[in-house]
Amino acid sequence: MTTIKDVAKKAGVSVATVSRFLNDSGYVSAEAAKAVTAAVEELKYELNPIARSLNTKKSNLIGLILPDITNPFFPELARAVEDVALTYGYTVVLCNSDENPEKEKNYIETLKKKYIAGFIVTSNQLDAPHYANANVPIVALDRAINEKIPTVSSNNKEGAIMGTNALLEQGCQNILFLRGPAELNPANDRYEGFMAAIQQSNAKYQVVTCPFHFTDSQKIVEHVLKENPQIDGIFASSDVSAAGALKAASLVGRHVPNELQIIGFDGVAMGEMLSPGLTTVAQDVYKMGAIATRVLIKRIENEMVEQNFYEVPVKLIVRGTTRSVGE
Amino acid sequence: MTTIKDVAKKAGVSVATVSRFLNDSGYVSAEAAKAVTAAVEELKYELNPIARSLNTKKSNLIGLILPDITNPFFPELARAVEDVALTYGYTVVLCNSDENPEKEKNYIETLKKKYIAGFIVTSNQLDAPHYANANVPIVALDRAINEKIPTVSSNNKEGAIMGTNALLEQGCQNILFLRGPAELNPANDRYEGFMAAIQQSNAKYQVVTCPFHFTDSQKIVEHVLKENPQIDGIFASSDVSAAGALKAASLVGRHVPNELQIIGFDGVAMGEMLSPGLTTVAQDVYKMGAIATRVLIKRIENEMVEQNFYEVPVKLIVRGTTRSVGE
DNA sequence: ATATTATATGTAACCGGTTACACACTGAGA
DNA sequence: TCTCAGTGTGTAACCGGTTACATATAATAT
Repeated sequence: MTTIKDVAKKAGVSVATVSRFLNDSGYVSAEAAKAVTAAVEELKYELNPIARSLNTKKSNLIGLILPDITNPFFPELARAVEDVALTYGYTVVLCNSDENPEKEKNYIETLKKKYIAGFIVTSNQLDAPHYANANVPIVALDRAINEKIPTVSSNNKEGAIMGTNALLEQGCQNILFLRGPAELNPANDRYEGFMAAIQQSNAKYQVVTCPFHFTDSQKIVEHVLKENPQIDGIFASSDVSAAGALKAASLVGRHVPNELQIIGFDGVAMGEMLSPGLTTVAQDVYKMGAIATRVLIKRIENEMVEQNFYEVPVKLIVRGTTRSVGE
Repeated sequence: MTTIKDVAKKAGVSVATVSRFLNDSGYVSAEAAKAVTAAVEELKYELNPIARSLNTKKSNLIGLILPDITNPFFPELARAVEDVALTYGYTVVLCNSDENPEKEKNYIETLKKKYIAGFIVTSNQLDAPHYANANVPIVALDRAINEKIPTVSSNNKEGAIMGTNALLEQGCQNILFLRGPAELNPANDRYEGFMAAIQQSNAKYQVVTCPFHFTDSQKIVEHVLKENPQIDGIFASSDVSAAGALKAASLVGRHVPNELQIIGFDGVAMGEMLSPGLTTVAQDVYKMGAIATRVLIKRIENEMVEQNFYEVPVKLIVRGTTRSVGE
């Protein structure tokens, strides 16, 4: 392995000069620069990031903390984070937290010892002290951590209004809203959006809380549908729930979209594969991840960030579970 | 930050003794051990992994190189890798390669500079020199790299035989096999399995190559189904293709499973959400990831590994796209 | 009694960089 | 001519550990 000393020797300068040149810090004459460039080239020298980290106390590692990569929402996010990180020369460490504060804390501690550059976090531990005191750049994704921490999320309320109106416009008179867990900010925003839109209308509605889990959703909806045959539209706060609702509809024997229309929320790939294809309010997850990463890197590199809150617009994707367009 | 020097001073010993005690290397007397333990405790000392890495030239980072975390096969794998890594004190770096040798190579180089402990790799660049010459422990996942590199994969051939026989037993007489890309080892093994089983029978069959991509598969199957109304069974080499086939069937108006039975391969979560639920030959992806990680860590820690090839059994999950059991 | 081995510890070099500090030179302004 | 700011460079300390080597003592073998 060639070291900075080898380069210095070859270039006929001191290691300090080489370092200064490489980091573009301090004064370096044109000749010295040329000599060093040549030596680096010739020796194929590559700086050792570990040695550097040891005294700068910085690395180019970014920690991505999310509940569970297995949840269909996150892979695309992770992908975006990694893509952007790569272009800026950062590397992504994957951390599944299971929403467990202990695990989160543990990861933060462990990675801080490695001089991690920053974190992108999706968590409910909004104001857990391990974030407030982390003393390292953080960007929150999807769910706000606290006001001081920049946050990137979808325009959930807007999206819910959009979805509700789509159902209304297609003639639904009796809508079931599948509300997500109350601990989740995005779920609450979606609920607010639904309420805002539905109350503008004359339609009847009911709200049922429903975890973002396929089988559970299916069972809940199956039950509700049996009790309430008059329901002609379902707006689910997640695609997984919507998929459960769709299955429930088929089990209960209600034709989608003729007798019952369904709209999901998220826009995961699976929606397309269902029959009929799932109409959904799609989040631009990739974009969220990309923005979050860029903001984080700006923070890391001490550039000014203009704002502290980024809302990524959602988009209605119309497929077969609503009537507007057949498939 | 408290350093090893602080601990040494507090314990009244030299840094060498502290280091020896902490690493359980060399001789340390009982008294010294006690003093150091107390000092560590009192100062809440935690060893700096970067400083250590600098001279051991080792870290506790594991690189996970896979084509695309967005592909539904990989999140569970990543999850398993991370879970196991965590219990052994390792941290996972996520690398999406897009099957691009340049990217793979680049990641390997970059991470080697960080003294990465080892890699878990899913790649087709079977014997690319950057693996052979990586000079760092590697375990291959799903697809073999070369004989010297331990490999963990599913029992693909066995699984394909199992799936084919299931179709046969349910009375299929004319089976369409959706073969995966020829560059992929697992796809070839599945093809072999299918051929072995089908040739034992009197059933007619045809084979069509089909990428692991939903819309493409759907279109291909739609076309084939129109041309060949006699097809009464489809065995897809992947669940995504099977989902495409299922959708194609519904578009072409063939009832599943009455007129046409479908079996997929992989066992991704999405299969359950389809209507009818997808019968599939499920891989135990989590287990594959877990085994791979354990094997890698053994290699890293210079323990003997018994074998160089691990086959994880697959399992037939019967749902609604085959007749055996309704839903 | 002496040689040998196992146990125990400290000193200092080293891993591969960054950077504070000292020093030298140049040219402009007083 | 003297001063001073700006430019350029090297020496050596430092980041926080590990480890080769030297040294010392106790226990065992011969």
